[in-house]
Amino acid sequence: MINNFSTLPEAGENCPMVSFVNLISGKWAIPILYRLIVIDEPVRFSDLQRAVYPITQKELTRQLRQFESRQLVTRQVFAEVPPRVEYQITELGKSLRPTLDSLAQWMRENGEQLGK
Amino acid sequence: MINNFSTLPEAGENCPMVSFVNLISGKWAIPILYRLIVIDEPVRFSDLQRAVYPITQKELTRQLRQFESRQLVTRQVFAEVPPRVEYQITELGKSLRPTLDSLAQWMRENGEQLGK
DNA sequence: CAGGATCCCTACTGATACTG
DNA sequence: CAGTATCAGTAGGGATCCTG
Repeated sequence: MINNFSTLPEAGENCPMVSFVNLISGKWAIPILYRLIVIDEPVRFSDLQRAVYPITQKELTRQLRQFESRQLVTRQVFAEVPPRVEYQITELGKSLRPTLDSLAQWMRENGEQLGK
Repeated sequence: MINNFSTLPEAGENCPMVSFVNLISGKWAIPILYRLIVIDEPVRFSDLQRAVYPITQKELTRQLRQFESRQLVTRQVFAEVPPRVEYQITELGKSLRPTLDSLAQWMRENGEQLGK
């Protein structure tokens, strides 16, 4: 059969990219992960929000919860006043670094050409 | 100043990742581009839709228009009956291949650990 | 076949206000 | 400070009908 791309081994639901967008979903997912990877140390919520500007508080909270459940980020709460919560990228999360570095580099080289 | 990550050179709006998610947006963007890159030849609309299953017709159309405007994909219409329209990844689009291959490989290696 | 158009509905995203 | 609550808008999805 010719041109039956849908029967390729990794097409459709078996595509790693479809899995990716289903497991690591949301507009801000990549920018947040990349920022945590670059910082590579514990960051407070508000510091992180400023670094991923202009993300909203709600969205950052939601994404961090998602990453926590996926073992990509750790969350540590300190019993202090004022409250302090620190987020840090995990080893699993760090393993995304080469890929995300590559994506960042691609954007630096081609962002201009993409217009707008 | 300590922990002022928001003043890093590529933080916030200057982050290449924020640019990326603004220029190449939508849940299906990466799966579609990856599929077109792997196929690496002209594909008809309906073949592409089957290969990126389960994307809807509406969403595939919308994304392809976006990619066309960003010079990532070409669209060629044939004056035939029945009509034929073929989409193909551009050189600019292909330059994303190493990055997307890396992402796909990461998913193959770590998808299991991400759960669900 | 490749879409455009419509309706309808849910999920995601954002802005703002409020709380322990 | 680090959230939660609320409201509202936008994006995405499913189904159906239509046209060149």
